[in-house]
Amino acid sequence: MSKHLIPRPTDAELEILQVLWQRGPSTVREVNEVLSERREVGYTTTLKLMQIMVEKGLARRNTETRVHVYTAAVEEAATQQRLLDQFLDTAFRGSAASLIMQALGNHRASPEELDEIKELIRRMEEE
Amino acid sequence: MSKHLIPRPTDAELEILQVLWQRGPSTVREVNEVLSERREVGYTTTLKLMQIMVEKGLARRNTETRVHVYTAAVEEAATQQRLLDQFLDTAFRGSAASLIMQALGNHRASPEELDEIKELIRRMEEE
DNA sequence: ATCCTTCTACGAAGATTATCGTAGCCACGC
DNA sequence: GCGTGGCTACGATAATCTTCGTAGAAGGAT
Repeated sequence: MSKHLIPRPTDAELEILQVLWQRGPSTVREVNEVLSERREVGYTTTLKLMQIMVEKGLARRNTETRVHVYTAAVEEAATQQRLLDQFLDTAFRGSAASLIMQALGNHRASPEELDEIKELIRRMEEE
Repeated sequence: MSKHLIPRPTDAELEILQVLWQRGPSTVREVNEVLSERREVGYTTTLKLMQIMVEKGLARRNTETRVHVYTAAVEEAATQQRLLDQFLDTAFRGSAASLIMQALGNHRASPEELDEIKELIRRMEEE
């Protein structure tokens, strides 16, 4: 309701947000089907979560049609940034460099991605 | 007890692990004092959490002395890696590159740290 | 009209977390 | 010896999250 403070999404909510960000506006059934590809989850479970997300201000829905259509109400990049900030603090004591090193070291990044990162570093160094 | 599967630490547990990793073996009082610098937290709250952490296998304690001394039972780097993997999946759909870009873009890294990162990239590109 | 399917609404249960109060124990000082 | 202060043990609570059962409404098909 009150959009004055949108809370940090929980894990299950984030999973749903990912679907909404990727697919765009979606029905509960559509979201549930995407989630079901990965793990078993009841339809009403997804429904309830999405209803709660509307209450929290994380999603919006169009109730004009009989089958409600949900959209993400928070931006992907901004949400990621928020989560990243917190994660950095709790898991890496705020050291972005050591997080980056860990991430670089253990996850395959394509040459193109490495180029992108190098380019970003170059631009940062020019300031 | 059963060390067969050590669970992912919760936020509060992680906060305590950070203290144990930094200070080394510590008493409840010592940990609680570090935590208290940041926010108000009761002594028995910290005590209870640390006792639970022992049950879960996240920490060990020496009960020979009257005042128990706790140590982290999980390694910092390994734990960070685990948390990072999960975080990457839930928040960045597994894209390490986009996480790194976000982290680079919004958190000041020192020139030395940037050098370190560049060096790591260079080594990765040689393979 | 009636049945079947699909949807939403609602409530409730179970798990997990985080928090703290209280009780009891133990050592030290007086 | 006795009290006081600091420690551990334990239980209870409240909040939050996740899950799902059930009920009822809305269409469509026959």
